[in-house]
Order: sequence, then C-alpha cells, then structure tokens
Amino acid sequence: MTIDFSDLRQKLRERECKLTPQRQMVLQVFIDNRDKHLSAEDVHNIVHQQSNDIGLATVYRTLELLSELDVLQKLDFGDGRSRYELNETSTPHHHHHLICLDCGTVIEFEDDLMDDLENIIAKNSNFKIVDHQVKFYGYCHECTIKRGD
Amino acid sequence: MTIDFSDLRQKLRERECKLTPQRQMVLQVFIDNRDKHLSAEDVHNIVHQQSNDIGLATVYRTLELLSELDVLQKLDFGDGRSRYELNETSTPHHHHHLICLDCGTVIEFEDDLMDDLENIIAKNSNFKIVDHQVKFYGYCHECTIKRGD
DNA sequence: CTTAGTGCAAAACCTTTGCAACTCT
DNA sequence: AGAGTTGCAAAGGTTTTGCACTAAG
Repeated sequence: MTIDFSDLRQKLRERECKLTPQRQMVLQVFIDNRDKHLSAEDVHNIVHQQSNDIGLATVYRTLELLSELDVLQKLDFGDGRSRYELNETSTPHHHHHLICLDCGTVIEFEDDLMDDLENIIAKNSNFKIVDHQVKFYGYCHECTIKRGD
Repeated sequence: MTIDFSDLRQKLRERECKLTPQRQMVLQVFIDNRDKHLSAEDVHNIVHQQSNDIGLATVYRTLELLSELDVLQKLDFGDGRSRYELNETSTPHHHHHLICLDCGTVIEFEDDLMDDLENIIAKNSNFKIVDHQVKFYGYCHECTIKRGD
C-alpha cells in the first residue's frame, strides 16, 4: 500500500499547498521506480526522458516537501547526494539497506528486530524515538567471490 | 582503550606515510574531545583556537587518512557535512546515535543487539557484513518537555 | 483574483585537486 | 636526498535562494 494522487492532494491541502503537474510527475517517478533509491538528478533525468521538463530546483523543492509529508523517505548512502524512496505505509521502518563497499549495490532487508531495540532504548534513555535508519556495510555475493574470500 | 601517538606512527609506517605535526594535532583534537562528533571545520577551528595553524585541505586529507586507518570513524547525521569520532577499539560497533529532531543534540547509546541482527542478516542474505551504522531520530528529554507531550 | 509554485541563474556550501614549496625519515 | 606532505587557490559537485513570471484553487 502506497500513496496515490488523491492522498497527495489531501496532504497538500492540509498545508495549503497546491497539486501541480510537477509534483504529480515527481510522485509518478517514484511509483514507477518502487525499488530504486533516486537522487534529485535521477528524478530530473527520468522526467526528461519522458519529455516532461521540470527545473532541477523544483525537483529539490518537491523532494523536500514530499519528505516532510512522509510520502518519501530521505536516505543517505554516503555517496555525497541525498536519495529518496517511497515510504510504504504498510511497513514503516522495517526495512534496512545493505550497501556493498565494492560495487555500491544497495539491497533491502526486512526485519522486525529494530522494534525491540527501539523499545529497549526508549526505556533506558530519555529519548522519544520516532524513526531510525540502519545501514549495513559489507560485500555483496558477487564482490565477495571476486575478492576471493 | 584508544590509540596513542606511537600506535599512529606504526600504522602510518605500514602505509609508508609520515607522522607530521599536523597529523598529531588532528589526532590530539579527537583525544581531547572524546565525546564530540567533529566536522572538518570543527577540527580546523579547534586547532586555530590553540594558535596552531593547519590548512583546511590538510584537515580533510588527514580525516580521510585516519578513517582509512580505522583510527577515526566517519559519521553522518544528515546535516550536510561529515563528522568523525575516535574509533574506540575496545567496543567496536556497539554504539549508536540518538539524534534529536528539534535541537540536534546527539547522544550515544551502547547495545549488543545489533550483533544478533548482523548474524540474522548474514544468514539470510548473501552479504558479508563488516560494519553497520544505526541512527535513531526522535526528541530528547528537554525537547519532549518543551513540546508538551 | 490571490497566493503559492516554477524556472532560471547566481550564490552558497562542503569537499577535492593541482602545484610549488617544504619537511619527515 | 627523496618521497611524502602541506598550503593555497581554484575547481567540482550538490543544494539553496532571489526574483520575475505563471498557474492552481
């Protein structure tokens, strides 16, 4: 289950924001690329390939807006640019990224253990936790073979 | 247990690198600020305050070198710059960051559960995991009170 | 119509790099 | 002496911003 355009219109209305074609196009890009982790430039390029032009600045502004609306999740894989993915409402948080140190591949991993950890931390610290981000660094199967160990 | 200067000299020698005053100064800054998460600019400023000048470019080069030598750990709190902390050899990995979404405070949290999670993932995926980074976002005690909930 | 949004170009940032001068070993 | 290192200034890359123009509600 993810968001559709009427959800988006609703969320935007609550903020007195407008549903422009540019914002729809950006959302559409993420719907069409559910498994990818797209940067601002990626989104810009994909839109261009479809002969629908958007200014890069608008892409940046839209990505920030959609993140604030919890439509997108902002990610950081340490490659010097922010990346984004659709925030799947049915499985919030339960989803980590394994990043290959050789080839940069990112694969996803589902898991529930983090909830336990969040609860432990909530009890032992005075923090009220609302989200987390977990990244594992290592070597993917192919690169492990290539490296010969 | 952390590194001292003769450890550093040794590690540098293995790479045919030299122990310069600039590199010592950068390490000293981290030894003197064990609990902080310093950016390149922070390090540069701290050195300046001690009337010992280093070029900013040298700071960047040193931070990268020390990270490669596992003397420092590179962190990213999503504030648009890289931050670093001393890599405590006695407790590798078992240490997460809780980041306050209001005031930006970062506090540390020790825990062992991540090892279990690493093992589970290693079994279920074809990844060979060598490191992880975990960030929790939420509201610190003071900000929770300020927000009134 | 009114307010928000867009596009462009310029600016702002953080980080990296080329190169001549310098300094550990 | 020689290889690595520094500092500076310039370049690189991503993201933000000011402003006149346009469009959604």
